[in-house]
Amino acid sequence: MTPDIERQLAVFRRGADELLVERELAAKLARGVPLRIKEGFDPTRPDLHLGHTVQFNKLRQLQDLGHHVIFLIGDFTALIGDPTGRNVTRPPLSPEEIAANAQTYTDQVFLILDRARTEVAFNSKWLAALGADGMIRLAAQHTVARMLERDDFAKRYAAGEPIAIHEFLYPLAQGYDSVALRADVELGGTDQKFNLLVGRELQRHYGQEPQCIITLPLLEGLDGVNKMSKSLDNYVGIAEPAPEMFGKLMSISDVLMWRYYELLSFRSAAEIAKLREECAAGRNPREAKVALAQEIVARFHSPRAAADALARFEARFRDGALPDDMPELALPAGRDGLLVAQLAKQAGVVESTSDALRLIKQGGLRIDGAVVTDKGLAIGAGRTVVIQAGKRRFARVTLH
RNA sequence: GGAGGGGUUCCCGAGCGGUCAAAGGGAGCAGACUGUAAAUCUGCCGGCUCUGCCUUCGAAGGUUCGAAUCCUUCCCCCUCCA
Repeated sequence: MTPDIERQLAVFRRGADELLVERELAAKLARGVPLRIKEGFDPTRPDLHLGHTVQFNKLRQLQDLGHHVIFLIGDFTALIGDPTGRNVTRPPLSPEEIAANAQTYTDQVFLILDRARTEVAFNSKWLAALGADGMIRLAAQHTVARMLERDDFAKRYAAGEPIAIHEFLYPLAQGYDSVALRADVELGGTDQKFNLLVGRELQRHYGQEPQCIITLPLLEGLDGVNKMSKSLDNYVGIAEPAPEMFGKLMSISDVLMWRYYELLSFRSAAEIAKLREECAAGRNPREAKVALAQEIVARFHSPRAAADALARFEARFRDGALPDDMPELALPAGRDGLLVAQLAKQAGVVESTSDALRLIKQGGLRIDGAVVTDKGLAIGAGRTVVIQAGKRRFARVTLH
């Protein structure tokens, strides 16, 4: 094996959970032709989050080695809905939603990938063309028993949870993408391993050399338990405003912070290890968290925006200052003024009057910085007040 | 086609005629504390014109003074047999 291939393999391996099959990959690399590297994303959600970027970062590294990256939009597979990691069947999306989501995907992914060196493909091109007969022929390539080997299918089946037939089509469709694209390598999250392996098998059936597969660890969401996903609302979107992004990253637990360092930071492993030791030796982990949040915000916005977000964060949460921008609105006060609970609800800082009343009982509602203790308090016409629910929800309201 | 089991509040899950807006856990929210929107502790956690009223336990009817709990029909899910 030449030193160059060794060097490339090291890049492929770095941070990966699994690389299968390394010998095959070495052989592919030895041909000296850029490899066709594919990863598919279903446009089921309009925004990408940091979890996706673990994958993008890897694609970018491989792109930088000179390989050909195919960013596949699963506009057809989105109609099926990947059952991976789900305990319920996913509702299908309308074609309009899919088209809109696909657009945001391509807009956002190029914050990391090199646009000039990335091929964007849509799998409806060949999957829709397959037709019902083609789909049946494809389905004939795999057995139910093999399908049920897949971990989440097996679990759902064992637990007596429903599995719809069309969910079996998902791995087949994804695998067929590899055939259509003649992929040499496919990337995915660890939860994708089964699907990626189906791709290998199908390629064999269609007389192609099987792709190599790389699985990357899944990034935990802000809760530190579930994988990051929009539907669980534990995500950091890469298009989020800098202060929001910064704040969310500051809210992760100290333990989770190290996981994020590992999967999201561009710092070297040695650097991260050093930081970790320092914290173990007594350095305030908050500093490490700030550094991480700064690095990530700077990547998707700018260093300036990152510094700004930090300044705002400290002003708000350390010094208790009001946010620079908050919703402003005008509300009718009525003859006897507007009761605070009503005010809070109409200003949108709480979800219901019941919620506002609870908050008052707990000392979490403030008018102009003063804790509201009397739920009978009413604000009269002509006044402008800042209403605050908890630490994070504010509105400036003018009564008329 | 037959037999059985099940659908409960955001999620999981108890309840099986009144004491049920419904145990417990998770998530979420608030307060305290702090090193931060970490950790920990405490409280809250359907809605409203809030010491009371209204709506909710797959859907629609019914029995009853009273139903998440009983009956009927329907929809959906699972298991076993064919």
